[in-house]
Amino acid sequence: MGTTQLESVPEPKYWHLKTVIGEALDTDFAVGEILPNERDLAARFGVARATLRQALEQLELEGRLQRRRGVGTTVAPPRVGVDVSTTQHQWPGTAEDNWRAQDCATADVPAAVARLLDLDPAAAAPVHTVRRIRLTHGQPVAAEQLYVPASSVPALPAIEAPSGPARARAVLRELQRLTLEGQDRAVELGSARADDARELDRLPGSPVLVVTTRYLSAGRTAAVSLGTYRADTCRLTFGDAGDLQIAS
Amino acid sequence: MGTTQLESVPEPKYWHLKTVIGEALDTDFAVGEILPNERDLAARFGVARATLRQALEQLELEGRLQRRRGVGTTVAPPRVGVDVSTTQHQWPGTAEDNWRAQDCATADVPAAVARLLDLDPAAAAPVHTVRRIRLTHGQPVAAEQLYVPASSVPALPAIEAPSGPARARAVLRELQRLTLEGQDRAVELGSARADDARELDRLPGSPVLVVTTRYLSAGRTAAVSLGTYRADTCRLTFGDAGDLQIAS
DNA sequence: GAGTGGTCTAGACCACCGC
DNA sequence: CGGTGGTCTAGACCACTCA
Repeated sequence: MGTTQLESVPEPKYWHLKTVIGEALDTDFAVGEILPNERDLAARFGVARATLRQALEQLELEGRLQRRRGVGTTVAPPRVGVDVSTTQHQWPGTAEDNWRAQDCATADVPAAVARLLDLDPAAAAPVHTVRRIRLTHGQPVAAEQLYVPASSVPALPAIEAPSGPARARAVLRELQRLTLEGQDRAVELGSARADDARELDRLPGSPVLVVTTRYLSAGRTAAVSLGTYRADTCRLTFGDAGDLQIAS
Repeated sequence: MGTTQLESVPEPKYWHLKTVIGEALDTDFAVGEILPNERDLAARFGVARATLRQALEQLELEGRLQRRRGVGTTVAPPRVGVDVSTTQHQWPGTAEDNWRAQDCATADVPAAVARLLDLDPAAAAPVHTVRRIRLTHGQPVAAEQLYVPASSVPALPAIEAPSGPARARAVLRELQRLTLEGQDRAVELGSARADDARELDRLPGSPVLVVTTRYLSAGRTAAVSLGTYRADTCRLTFGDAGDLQIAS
């Protein structure tokens, strides 16, 4: 090719493909436009479909493509900034914050979460598990599981509907009566569990950004939340970083 | 099988494999232990190697496995928490903060970064680019490219070594003389560029968490940093979240 | 039913590591 | 040098969407 570099370390085909297609996306395609199908693309580049797919997978990982089974591959819009600041010292569910309460149950608590909540592993203390979906521009971008020990919301009326959105909102309401002293937050890469994937309109195993939050009140952990954000479409922002953008 | 659920939606083999192997990791293996090689494992589970690899890839993505060409697949230690709080209002390079200044050049600035810096795209204003590596327990966990417009550090002696670690430290030193008014930060998923991959001891294209930071001083953007964190080994923490842990 | 992306196979060769 | 994971091929079938 026209490279000035000695090909002493030949880069993998899929890597080169990714670069070529990535550049084509910038110049020849508009957001939302449909690419040729994988078989055609593979033939056009003279590679096996598996190799072509490896390149597309990376581009999808970087948020540049969107692939949907039965439909096709489209050029993705820029990632949306989703604010997850810890500075605004607020309980979840306060005011209108783009979350939609889905449900509330008393499901089992993962051991790792139980440890964060300082629960006695043997006691099997009751914990409310609130399920919420975060929407941006009408699209679901995150699913959250919020764990609230019953001891954190002692005044919660037991009579209320035992489950459903109303119950979830009741738990959030009770939580907001406590004094929030701080939040600790962590972000890491994960893959979507089956239930999260369904609500985020993705396939199981899709890459997600897992946001773990610990809510502190009265010197103890009053609640723990496990947020699952679509890694392909989301950019998590802290502070007024709504216009910070990508680079990969 | 013994499932109570109708197998109306059969899960993919690799997904099932991932679950089985993941459970085996918890019970039968210790951190650092070497797994059987891929050909043996595939044969043992009665699947093609490509399918087995798909399962291993996911487990690696979740930080549970570590694979090295020529060596083998080992059980990964838990992810290390890396603090990236924005609250401690500090310039980069202040005191001992686990970063090692590598180099400083006057390389070209990506268009996206130039926009963040409010640079005139036509003017080609000079920008110092500082390269740093972040170490944790002696292991590199992040590579950073810091863009500092020359106008932000006017007093930087032009006479000093034009490149190298000393130059990098000089730029950081000058930066610290400014009043830091705030930082905006964003986190998103990316794939490692070739140079980042080399310094992080990963293959190009490995998943990384890209942390974009904008440093504000005197009402303008004084510097922009692009941090690339290993997604397999890192958990980014905000606040005292060092002991928050995984779930995926 | 036609066309898409998702899964899976059974091979092959290559790049890298450590002995 | 042998053994490891990484790349690549050329097929096949399946699950899904939409006209």
